[in-house]
Amino acid sequence: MQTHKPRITLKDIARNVGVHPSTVSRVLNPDTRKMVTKRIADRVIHASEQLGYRPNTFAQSLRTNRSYTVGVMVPDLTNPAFGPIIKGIDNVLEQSGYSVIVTNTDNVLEKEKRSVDKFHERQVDGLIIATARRLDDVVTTCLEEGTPFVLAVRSTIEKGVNSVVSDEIVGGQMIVSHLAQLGHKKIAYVAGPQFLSTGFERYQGYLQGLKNAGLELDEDLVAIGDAFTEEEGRQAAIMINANQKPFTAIVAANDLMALGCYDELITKGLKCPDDVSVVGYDDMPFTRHFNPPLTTVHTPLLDVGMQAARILLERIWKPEQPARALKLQPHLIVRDSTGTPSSYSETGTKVTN
Amino acid sequence: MQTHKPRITLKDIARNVGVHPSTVSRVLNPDTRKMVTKRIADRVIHASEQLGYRPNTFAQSLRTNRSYTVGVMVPDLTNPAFGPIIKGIDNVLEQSGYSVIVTNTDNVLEKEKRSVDKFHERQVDGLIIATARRLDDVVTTCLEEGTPFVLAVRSTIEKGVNSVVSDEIVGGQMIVSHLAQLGHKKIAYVAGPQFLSTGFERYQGYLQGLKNAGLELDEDLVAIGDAFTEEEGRQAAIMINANQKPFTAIVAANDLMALGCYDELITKGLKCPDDVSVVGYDDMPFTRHFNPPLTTVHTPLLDVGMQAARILLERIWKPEQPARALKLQPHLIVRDSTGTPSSYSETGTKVTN
DNA sequence: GACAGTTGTGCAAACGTTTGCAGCCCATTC
DNA sequence: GAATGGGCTGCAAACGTTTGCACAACTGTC
Repeated sequence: MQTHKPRITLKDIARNVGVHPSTVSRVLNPDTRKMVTKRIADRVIHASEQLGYRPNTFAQSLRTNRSYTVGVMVPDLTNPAFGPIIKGIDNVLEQSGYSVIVTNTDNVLEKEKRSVDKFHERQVDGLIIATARRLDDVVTTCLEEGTPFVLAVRSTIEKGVNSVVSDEIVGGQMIVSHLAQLGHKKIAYVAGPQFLSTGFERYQGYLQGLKNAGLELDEDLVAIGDAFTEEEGRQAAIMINANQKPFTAIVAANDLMALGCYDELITKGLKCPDDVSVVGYDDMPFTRHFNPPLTTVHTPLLDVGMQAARILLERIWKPEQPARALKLQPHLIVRDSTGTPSSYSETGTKVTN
Repeated sequence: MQTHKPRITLKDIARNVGVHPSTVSRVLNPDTRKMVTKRIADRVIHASEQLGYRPNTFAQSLRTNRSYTVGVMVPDLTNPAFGPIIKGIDNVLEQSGYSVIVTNTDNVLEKEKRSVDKFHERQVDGLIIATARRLDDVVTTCLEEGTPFVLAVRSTIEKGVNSVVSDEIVGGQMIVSHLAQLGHKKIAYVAGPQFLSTGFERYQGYLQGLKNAGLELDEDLVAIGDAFTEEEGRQAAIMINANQKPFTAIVAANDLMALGCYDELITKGLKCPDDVSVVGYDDMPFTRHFNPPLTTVHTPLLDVGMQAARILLERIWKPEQPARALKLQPHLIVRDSTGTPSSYSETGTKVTN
């Protein structure tokens, strides 16, 4: 921001008040203000306000090695789930004087590495990573280098890293339990990428849920998508349909994939929930407006962001603390996309492809 | 990012190669590389890679007064419309080596001022402002101070500022024209805040559209919301309903408000589009999945972000260029929320409140 | 072979802070 | 009244770059 007026510095204030720049510095820094006489301090403050002093953060950072900046990596900004997360992060960090640098990695490893490199260069004080794979080079290097960071939403398999995620396994179980209670027995699963904790654990939750309900796993009713997108959800649903096995419900690994399932059901002329129940995951904004309103697992996205930011601040302050892995409790939100199983699909007679 | 290993500096490389730090600097800076012998340059590059040199951006910025950082102000990160915009911005800026600092202002002036102050402090090279009011102090100060900036989505009334917006007036007209063609004559309007260009101009477009279609404005069919939110949309719809005037269509100032209208219609037992057609604006992600799929005006959000970023880069490079006000052409996307007017509402007999 | 011109490298200052250290002054104590 | 001590302030170095300037070495020319 090339301000045309010449920047005023500590020296200017010092000259104005008639003290040494270091004194001015001490006054303007809350931690050291008590070192200087109130009388002088007041004059310094007055002068600084009058002159419109703004500290030069570069000089500060250069000297102190603290940038008051944190980096946030998200996989896909067009996924509405990440808006609330970033908002949560921004909310708590800006209160502590930190700025948030956001980058979108589009789920490509190359970009993730570039981003984290860039963050390194900019010497961010910490990182919030929402792009982690279960096995993640980027994360392990951060770990080795002692960079304060916390994983949000997605965790890795290694222990001892800060993270705040929702309890995906429990969430997955809740869904199956809900469906089983409605009477569903043939429950298909549209899985997310298994190299992501969310994809993997939600699937594990599904499996566990089947077991809990005394249901058998039918592998023909499971398809795995390569990404948490509508399109991949649709493709997965298509694959499952192609297997010609009857089912009365599909649970999708996230809301976007559930939308893809909606599409596939429509093209097959199936109604939701009359013919097939559908469940999503995330409860991203506006799921209640979908057609039909989507039964899903609510993960407190804003909270995830806020907690991640809080933990990060803790780690920045005291890097040697043991890592905290926070698991937020999800809860099921039942809307209109789930109902009692139709007689049709139980017999499979109406399958139209 | 407090890396534990001692940071390697130009001096280290210089010592390693046996040259002066300034030479190293020249090699590593693309603009000055040609000044130094290829032989030495190669050795420097090799050494820098081997040692894993990372420039200290603070020192660089302190010296050059360039931060390679831009600030982005958005009003509400939970509004899915802003995800694509930020993504577009990030895409083009990161390619030029810029980092993006995002802040969420929640539409509160206080926060906007704090943000822009913070950006000032951090000496961002430029600003992208998506929070502008039609009369906006923040914008005028930026203008006075010569800060390179560009408005995105929302413009101000003053001329000579860089901006990239969609042609709201045309968009508003398109909607009315579409409805008129379907045969609607009583078209209600749920307006957005009139202190925002989007709210104001879309409404102007509506008025113009009525005129074009030879329809009379009925003020009882217009309500103005205080924010572009679902809730405000719903309140506005309630107010219009309370006027007991018949209407066959509601056009809302954006998609969120349209959703609010959906809610109100449901509570009144009205079906869309059978009883009342509804139109939104923005075509934010997933509008096609709403119930019913929402007819809306598509604004190329990703493009808005990308173009804004490009213009900003131009201005950063050549601050003295005349301002560019880019108007992207919107287009109407007809989905299932609009249809031919029902006989019921034309007579108003079925109004149930 | 001297000279001008070109090319490549080193020197040192500067960017604006922060902070350990030294020293001053004043108050307190014996 | 001298010695001790504590509270304030100034001094100067340091953080890691960039860049105008000076200067050395070399090229080519007459």
